[in-house]
Amino acid sequence: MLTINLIREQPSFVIERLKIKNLDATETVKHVLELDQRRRELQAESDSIQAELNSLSREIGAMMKQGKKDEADAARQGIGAMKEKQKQLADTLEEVTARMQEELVKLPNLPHQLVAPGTSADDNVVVRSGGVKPELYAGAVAHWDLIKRYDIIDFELGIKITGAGFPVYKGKGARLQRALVNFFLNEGEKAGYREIEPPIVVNEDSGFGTGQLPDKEGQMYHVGIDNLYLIPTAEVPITNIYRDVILDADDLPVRNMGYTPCFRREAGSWGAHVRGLNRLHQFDKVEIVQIAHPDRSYEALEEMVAHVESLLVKLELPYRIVRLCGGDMSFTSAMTYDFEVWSAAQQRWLEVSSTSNFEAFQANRLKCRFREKGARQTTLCHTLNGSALALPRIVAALLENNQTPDGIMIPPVLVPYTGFDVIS
RNA sequence: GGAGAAAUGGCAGAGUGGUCGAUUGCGGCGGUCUUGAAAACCGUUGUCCGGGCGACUGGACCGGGGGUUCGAAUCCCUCUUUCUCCGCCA
Repeated sequence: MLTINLIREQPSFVIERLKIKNLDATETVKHVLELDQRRRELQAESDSIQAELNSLSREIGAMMKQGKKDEADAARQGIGAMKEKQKQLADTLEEVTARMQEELVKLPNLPHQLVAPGTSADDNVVVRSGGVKPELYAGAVAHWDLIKRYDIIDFELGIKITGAGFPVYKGKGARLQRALVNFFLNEGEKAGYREIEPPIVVNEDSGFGTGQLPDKEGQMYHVGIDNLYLIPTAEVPITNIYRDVILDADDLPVRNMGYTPCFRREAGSWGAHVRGLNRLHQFDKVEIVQIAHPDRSYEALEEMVAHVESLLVKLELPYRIVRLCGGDMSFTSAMTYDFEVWSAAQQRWLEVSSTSNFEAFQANRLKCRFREKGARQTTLCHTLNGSALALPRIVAALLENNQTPDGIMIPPVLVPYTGFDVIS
């Protein structure tokens, strides 16, 4: 959520920036400003009547103490009408504030100056790439065939137990999952992240805090009986740790990470291109989250990007890093880098991480603030997060890229974690 | 799941209808003293929304929501959470 102050002070800047995200915000901004104006007028009026009521009450109190009951009764005359009027103003104020909030929530975050305009993934900018695309042998196949051949991941079994998109990992497949999670967490710890094991169901307030609710309700599994949501990413619980929190400037940046399963309904987005591990309803992911000082949040973003990149280098996967264009960025992001790995059998780039700076957009919803040493005022923090990393597509690429006629070779860095160096 | 008790500022803990945004202690911050530190002493110390260039000033907030009243931290209703006892249980 953008702050009302920004919109009030620089409405044309807001409109200009949002054009990068292909949005004409003119009407919404205008509407917000009108409601803001109205809101402030109403509050001024409501407050002044309330002030009068308060002072009358104090006077009546004083009279009662002195035993001047008649005077007190006289003072009570006319209070009813004032209360009525005040109530009406307060109700209208509440309504106008709610409407302003509704409008405000419709506006996406402003993209950073470096973000290119564009309408689709074709306009994204490749900022860096690394690794070598492997030459596969003649009989090489896609991962959905490999997992059957070696009996390591079982989609049919998942369908029987739960439904499509909930695979069962078996034997070395399960062990590979555990190895990757441990590898990612250990690397994260070395990079200064504190490990968190959060709840994987969250309440409505948390869903709102990180921006999943109210709009993206349909993308989360909902436990109706308790009104809780299964998390789509660890970002939700880990960032919400800082909801309604005022940090000291010295505490920044805060670096947290967590491994969780992630649940996504992905309603209506299935097709041939999402075969196998490419898209799932449940998957594992290690997420890194930073809460940063606004002056240093882009340093934090670069630091996170470097960390994610180092993971891909160590896994010896060919990758590229793209900076998303305005049209391809999420609603809440000010700048996003996507990491893609080359899937040799599918001959496609697969997105394995999305690392973003949300600036104050999420913090404004969360009310996550900090105080400069000695300062009286609080300032909104900047929040950032990134996958480091999401497992399924990493697994897909590892299986496909490292396949040989004799089995699938495990990258050396993972062998201490898996305890085996080949799946055969 | 059953029965009972409770929820107050960073923490502890007063306050049961009238200047209570809230006594006090601890902690924090500033100062005096000291070569420095501690101790002692003095002062200060919540958040949000308005108005004003500013000094300053109005309003709201005592778990959440609603109600009674001229006036609510205090009374009533409701929800949530915590604690104690019983039951069940990885």
